[in-house]
Amino acid sequence: MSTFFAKNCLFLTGPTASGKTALAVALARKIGAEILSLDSMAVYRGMDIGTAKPTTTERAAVPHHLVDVVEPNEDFSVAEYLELARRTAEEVLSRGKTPLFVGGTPLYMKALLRGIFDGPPADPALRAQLLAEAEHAMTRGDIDFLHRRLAESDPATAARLHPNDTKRLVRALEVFLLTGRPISAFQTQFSEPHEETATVWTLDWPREELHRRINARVDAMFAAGLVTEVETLTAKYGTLSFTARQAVGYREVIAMLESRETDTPISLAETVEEVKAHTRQLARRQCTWFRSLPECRSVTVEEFREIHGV
RNA sequence: GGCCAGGUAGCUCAGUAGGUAGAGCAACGGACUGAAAAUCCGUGUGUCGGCGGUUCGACCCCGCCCCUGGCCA
Repeated sequence: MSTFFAKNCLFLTGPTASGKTALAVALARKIGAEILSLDSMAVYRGMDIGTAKPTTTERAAVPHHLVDVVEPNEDFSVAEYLELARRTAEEVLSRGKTPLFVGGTPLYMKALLRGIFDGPPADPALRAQLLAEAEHAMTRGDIDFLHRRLAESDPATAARLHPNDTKRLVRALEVFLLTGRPISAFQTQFSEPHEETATVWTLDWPREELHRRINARVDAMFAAGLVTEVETLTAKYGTLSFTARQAVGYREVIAMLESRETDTPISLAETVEEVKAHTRQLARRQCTWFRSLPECRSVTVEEFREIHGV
């Protein structure tokens, strides 16, 4: 999948609650750019409060893309995102506007910058079968069944993955079983030499301050009706899709609501604290990505404003 | 004021015939190619409430004091 278009795009990222959205709108207005959301959870319709989507005012001020593109009971993936993003960016460019990617999903960003391999999509039935086999092996005390099995067909990938890394082991086996070729033969995009064609402006905060912002924002989300939003979504869709229900804020509230049917109900206060902790952990993992990507250029909000005159 | 229980990591708590202590959660670092706000790996960060005493050695035993909760006045 070509990522040629990325060199004509702008990128603004940073950990959750770092203030990306407001800056992006200001910059887009100034230079006449259109915003493409770079966010794995803002794609779901109706999941508004917990994903901190841009407000209607912000969306009216600047065209926003890649927000509300799938139903929350549908699955989504990085490959689908990349395809949508490529198409949308090319449309924006063809109108003579600049695509401005804004968001905090580093894997999606890396896929935009380097591409991902063109392989078979997820096969839920096959995954379920592999997991069932692994679970059965576990009952015999065989704790690294998947890892040994992968080592037979793809020793290179097996050597790279930890025996407990079930998700990646399953994916690697899935690709081998569906194509007859090891996933290591496909996954070359990230290690190939590449031109650093894009600058990724990366908002940086002292960790302690970022934690204060995260805690305050989570409180604000609950005050704005996050619990009601989840109740409305589950009433409308039943259960959310596997990918949508993983979103921080949603999975904890879902667990709280489900626990009311049990004899160990989870309190609202506990739920709020869990959401805060999980959001802080998300921010830390995002920062790990930014440190590892050479395209990322760390700036404070003030520096970004000064550099771009916004 | 008296009696009882307790005071150990940021939080909740465990623990030691007396040999300077460990779990969960949090925190911190790393990995990451079709689940990625997911998942996985790694790291203990501590005047063991305070001051004295006994002891080669005290978080543990003794005394006094401080704090918290409960019961009785």
